[in-house]
Amino acid sequence: MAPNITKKIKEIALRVTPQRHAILKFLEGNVTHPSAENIHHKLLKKMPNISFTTVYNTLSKLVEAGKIQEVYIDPNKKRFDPRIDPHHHFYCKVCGKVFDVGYDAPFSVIINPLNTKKLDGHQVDEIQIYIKGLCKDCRSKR
Amino acid sequence: MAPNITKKIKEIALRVTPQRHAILKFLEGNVTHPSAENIHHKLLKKMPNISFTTVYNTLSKLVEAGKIQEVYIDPNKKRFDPRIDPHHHFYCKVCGKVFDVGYDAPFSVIINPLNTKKLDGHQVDEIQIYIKGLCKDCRSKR
DNA sequence: TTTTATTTTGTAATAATTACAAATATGGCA
DNA sequence: TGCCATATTTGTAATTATTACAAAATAAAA
Ligand SMILES: [Mn+2]
Ligand SMILES: [Mn+2]
Ligand SMILES: [Zn+2]
Ligand SMILES: [Zn+2]
Repeated sequence: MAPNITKKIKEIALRVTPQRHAILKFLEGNVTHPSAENIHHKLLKKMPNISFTTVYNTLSKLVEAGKIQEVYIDPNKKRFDPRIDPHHHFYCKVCGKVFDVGYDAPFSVIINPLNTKKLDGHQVDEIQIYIKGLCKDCRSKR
Repeated sequence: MAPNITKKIKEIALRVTPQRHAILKFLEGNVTHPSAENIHHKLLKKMPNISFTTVYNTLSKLVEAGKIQEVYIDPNKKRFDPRIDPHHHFYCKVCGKVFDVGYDAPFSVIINPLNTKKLDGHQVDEIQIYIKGLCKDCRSKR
């Protein structure tokens, strides 16, 4: 078991189980923004008994602890992202793929950092920019 | 029946039915971003037989025709918005209310209009900024 | 090794949305 | 105005994602 992943699990005061380890390892460096079902399906190959429920439970614990994030850009299901630094997302309406987009460049989205904590009297916790359209790959298939 | 609403239905080549009229009338000027269930529940008072399916069908036809928009900021369900001009949304994680936010002010979100059609080779159709946190009302109850 | 609390599993329940077909209503036309 | 073809509504059933639950298994502390 990779020690960095084991460490990450211990950091959030959870028991280190093969299932949790496998889920975190699968997500590490994964840029596809997989759904819970994607993750479960892939893990079944190496771990034929891992249950859907465990995948869901683990993912929500990881989200709660801030180790991964949920991305709500796909209208049909939650997608999960190991990247927790500020960035945004592009969703292809045809193939459903989700791509990362840098915070500013190359899209020139500028959020004034001075004002990001207050908005019409509301307390702002998160800002997500969701961009939808037709991805590069799907575009070239036309 | 209000003639402006009737006109809007005809514009999208649909038959004018009392159900469609009631749905559009309910949405007109509504700033609460109701869900399909909210809409159905309210309409039942005046129209005791209107079905869930009709509400869903009508809403998706209106979305398809660009007369209203779907807002995906609520992780549990679709919310509907009669405003189709560019603006963004704040979602209260406690009470679930959704508020409109102006495109630039007062939040100082600046999207460079020159670059909004291309992004890493992807074709951009929509940009939505979703802001989440604790709303004014919920904040004052703490 | 023993013990206990946590975790996993399998299954069932819930919630939102979509599919379908029979009954009904709309709008064009005689 | 009345008839008719087609679109729409309804009620119900199916689907999909997610959550709830309790018994069996396991991790980690003693
Ligand atoms: Mn991402
Ligand atoms: Mn709005
Ligand atoms: Zn695509
Ligand atoms: Zn609130």
